Amino acid sequence: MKKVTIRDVAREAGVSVTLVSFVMNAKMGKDGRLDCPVNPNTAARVLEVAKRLGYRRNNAAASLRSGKSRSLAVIVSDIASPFFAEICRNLEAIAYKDGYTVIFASSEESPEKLANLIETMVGYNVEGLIVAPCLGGEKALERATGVGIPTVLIDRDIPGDEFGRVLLDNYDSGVMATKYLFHQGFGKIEMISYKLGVTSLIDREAGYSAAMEDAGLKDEIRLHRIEYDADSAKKGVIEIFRDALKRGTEAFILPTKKLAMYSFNALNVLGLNLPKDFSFVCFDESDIYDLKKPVIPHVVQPVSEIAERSFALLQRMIEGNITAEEKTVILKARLILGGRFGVRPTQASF
Amino acid sequence: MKKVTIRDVAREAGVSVTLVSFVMNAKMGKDGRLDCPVNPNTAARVLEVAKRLGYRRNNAAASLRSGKSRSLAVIVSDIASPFFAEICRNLEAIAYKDGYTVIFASSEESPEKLANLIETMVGYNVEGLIVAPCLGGEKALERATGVGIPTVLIDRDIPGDEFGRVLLDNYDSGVMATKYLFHQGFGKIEMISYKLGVTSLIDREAGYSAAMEDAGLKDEIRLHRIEYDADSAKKGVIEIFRDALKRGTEAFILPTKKLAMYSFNALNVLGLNLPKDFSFVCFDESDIYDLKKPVIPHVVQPVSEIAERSFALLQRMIEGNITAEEKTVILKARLILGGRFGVRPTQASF
DNA sequence: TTGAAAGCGATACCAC
DNA sequence: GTGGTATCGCTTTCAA
Repeated sequence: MKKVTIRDVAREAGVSVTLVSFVMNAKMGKDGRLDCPVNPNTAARVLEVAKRLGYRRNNAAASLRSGKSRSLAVIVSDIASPFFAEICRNLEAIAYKDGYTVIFASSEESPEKLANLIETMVGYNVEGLIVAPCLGGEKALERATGVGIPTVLIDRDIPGDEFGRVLLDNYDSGVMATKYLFHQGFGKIEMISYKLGVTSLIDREAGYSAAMEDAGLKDEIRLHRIEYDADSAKKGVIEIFRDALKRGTEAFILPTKKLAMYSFNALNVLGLNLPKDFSFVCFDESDIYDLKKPVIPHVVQPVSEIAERSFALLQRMIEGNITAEEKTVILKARLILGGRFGVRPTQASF
Repeated sequence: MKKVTIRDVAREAGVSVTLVSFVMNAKMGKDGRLDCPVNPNTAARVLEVAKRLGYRRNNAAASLRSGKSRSLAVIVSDIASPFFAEICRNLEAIAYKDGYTVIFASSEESPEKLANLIETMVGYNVEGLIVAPCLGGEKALERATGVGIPTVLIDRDIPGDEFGRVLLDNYDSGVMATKYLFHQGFGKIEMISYKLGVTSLIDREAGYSAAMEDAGLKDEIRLHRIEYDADSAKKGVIEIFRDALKRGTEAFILPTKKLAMYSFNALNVLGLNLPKDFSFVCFDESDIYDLKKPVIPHVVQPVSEIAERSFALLQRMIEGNITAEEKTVILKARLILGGRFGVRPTQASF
């Protein structure tokens, strides 16, 4: 319950608060000694006293005075999604190593909440923002860049020169999924997607279409766009599968986890089996993909890379030395395959 | 980039900083009016000016002066686990409504990291801590209570009078799983657990055993304890299932998600099917449970209740008016069943 | 190398 | 209802 301040340490060590401040903020030089304009002996004494008294810096005071906070905010659209949770975990670990504290928050897909959260974060003097924007979050984000807080977008894009970006090459992921199925000897490949015009989905669709066309299978392109709401979607997929049996479809690409779940449901309803009736390439991660060996091929986002790159990018933006081109990072997705006969699932490129 | 302070607002509105401070901190009364000792007209003017100027409170300054931060820290042992992620989401939402900012962090099951994180949080002046402790985290937590920060434990227990607790009634969840299987007409029920002595598992085991004994099935109790590492565990479950077929086992209780995953794997390896060869009651949540209709019965922790209760408890601890008994909350788990014929999965009590 | 002193922006206390 | 002002703990000149 006691509060040990910098003055207590200074008094006890018989030096000024300035010295204590210097010592407490000194970083280790390469030679393992503190690099600050303080006599090493004095420094050692200060350190000893600080430790003995149990001194801890009051971040609020430091932040108030310096205007810096050594903290970042990460705002995702849904922290309960495994994808975002994993990103948060990685970001936290990376930032922590660099002495940053990370504040996480979730906008729950609400633009109002995003705006509020950003207000809060601004009030916290965060030095930077990493945001997976929800739909309609443009205005809220302008607020952040408006007050000069460097901001990196992940997962979803929003126009604006100020933003840094770490995004997935969704087009390529669509191509990759399709090409993999070619390699398996399939040509009658279809994709099930949503009607809503999210850019990530549109790009995946384009990748599929382009790959089909390149392979001379333009006439086999079948892109189903179903309703987003769960009940319609469920029924829609069942309907598609029923028809697909008649026309001899060999494989489906399911460009989101939810679409994959609806598809598994449809298989059950229709009494179909996976390698026998259709082949799937799914997206994201699910226990179900790993249920059988070999695992169901699925395209995943390179989570740790997203975390690393977005933190590195943000740091450079905070420092201020970065060109416009460097502010956009496009990462390739990975296709997870394998796992039969004791071989662990692995990645592949197509 | 401009910085609008409370003084700017005061000057522009022609009032003192004190008034502005009052207005900015006023809460809405039930009558929809601000409850503060300020003339409503003045207050309205201040509000208008603040908005026009784009004023935002500097939390660092407020926190420094008041010693309060209106922020909480939530430290889980693994933020990438869906269970914790969901808890974080809920906590964030609840705390947000009460004007608290929540800082999340993940100790990654490392006591050292937990200690560091707690230091950081203390430096942040957080008013309270909600922690899912990792193994060996006792000392780190003492640090928090040592400096007088109210702390609520969730998920795992650690001895100590100072802590608040919101825990699951694991014994009851074991009983519930077993009784449900009785209702299905099964008597030859077994449980697969780990050798490691985690209290939550031990309690679930005890619940199972007690329920069996109460039902006069003491001789049918079969509690398998396998190794924790993935390879041994996988093999262990396969072995158990193979033998179980011979002795006519009807059902298994799988008291963690991982154990359930190993079990599904074993079914695949042995070519077994779920309603035909065995019945399962699983724990936690997985896409696989929802794959078939009716869903595979599974016991879940009441996530939103854990979040609500732990926040409420923490608040009372912060205010300081709470008795020792009220500091421990034990919640009942829920059994999720159903979903056949268009009926959505639901809860049940046994 | 060291120290004195001026704030950072908000709140809390006291006076009016 | 309203206003003046002394802090909170730290960083940061600037001088010594």
